[in-house]
Amino acid sequence: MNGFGSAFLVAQVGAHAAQRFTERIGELDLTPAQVGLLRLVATRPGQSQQALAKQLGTPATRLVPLVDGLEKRGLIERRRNAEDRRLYALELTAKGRELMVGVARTAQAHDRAITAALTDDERATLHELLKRIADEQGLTPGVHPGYARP
Amino acid sequence: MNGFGSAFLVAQVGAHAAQRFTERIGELDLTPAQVGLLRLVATRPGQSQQALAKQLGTPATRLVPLVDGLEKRGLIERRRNAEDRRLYALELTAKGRELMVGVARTAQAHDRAITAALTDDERATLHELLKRIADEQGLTPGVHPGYARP
DNA sequence: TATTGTTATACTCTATAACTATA
DNA sequence: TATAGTTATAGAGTATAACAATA
Repeated sequence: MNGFGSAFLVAQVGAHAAQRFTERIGELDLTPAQVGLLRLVATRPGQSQQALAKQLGTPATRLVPLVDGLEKRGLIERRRNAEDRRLYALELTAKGRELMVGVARTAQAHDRAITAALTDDERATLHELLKRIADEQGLTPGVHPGYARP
Repeated sequence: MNGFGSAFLVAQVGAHAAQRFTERIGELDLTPAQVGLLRLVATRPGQSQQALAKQLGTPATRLVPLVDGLEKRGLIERRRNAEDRRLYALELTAKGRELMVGVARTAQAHDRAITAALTDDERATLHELLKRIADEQGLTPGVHPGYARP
């Protein structure tokens, strides 16, 4: 064994990045799972909780407390679907959309911090290589497999 | 938002790689945490549990059941330190060393599978860029921050 | 009868702190 | 008294399955 393989390195750096992101986003009083949900509702509003759960690859029961918390803080809204009243249609509130600006800013700062060791060219190269791996491995853009923990 | 930043991509691909590794290593009836400990004991034998816990960044209490399991399977050995009998000195058994060969094979296959989308040159580039990030971020070689879960 | 959302229960896992033994 | 290892306890978090409302 020379050192550690690329797969281990990706996992190591990835876990570190996730940890740091958790800290940063915690300053906005959010968890990564909440950010993931907010991001999904922001880009594709009006979906039911079941649909969202499927896209996130998480059991539907976990969305309930997640949505509860965001709703209580006035970031997200449960609208009843008039056509099928079993379904909710989740939407961001104005306050929620406002918060997403801060989330985007945080994500950008996080990105720069993690890749601080690289030049712009190298950053682009890294991004491209990782994107190729992600595609080949069948990963859904924007969905973190380790959504699990709060 | 154009797409997703490199930091997110690393975290996403990293979590996926960790997940796949967990599955693979499960075929040897091992968890990632066990592999991490075995690897550490293999490279630096004779250390106490406290010392190992410190290097893994985990509370010492978590090492107890971890070592218990490996000891029961005859992979690891708790030797009493003659000079200070409070301390154990952890060593791999012959069976443990044998198993590590299989672990190394598994890790290599895993590595190739994860980076299947890349050429050899690209693989090397990815490895170098990630290594630079890992060093700059102060990560300890071979230690996974997300050691947590079994 | 099937489906959406919710609740309840059981289970896993972790960590804090108390305990034993050696020093 | 201080440290290594262990055990016990309590807490957080998840998921499986039962439940209510609507279709």
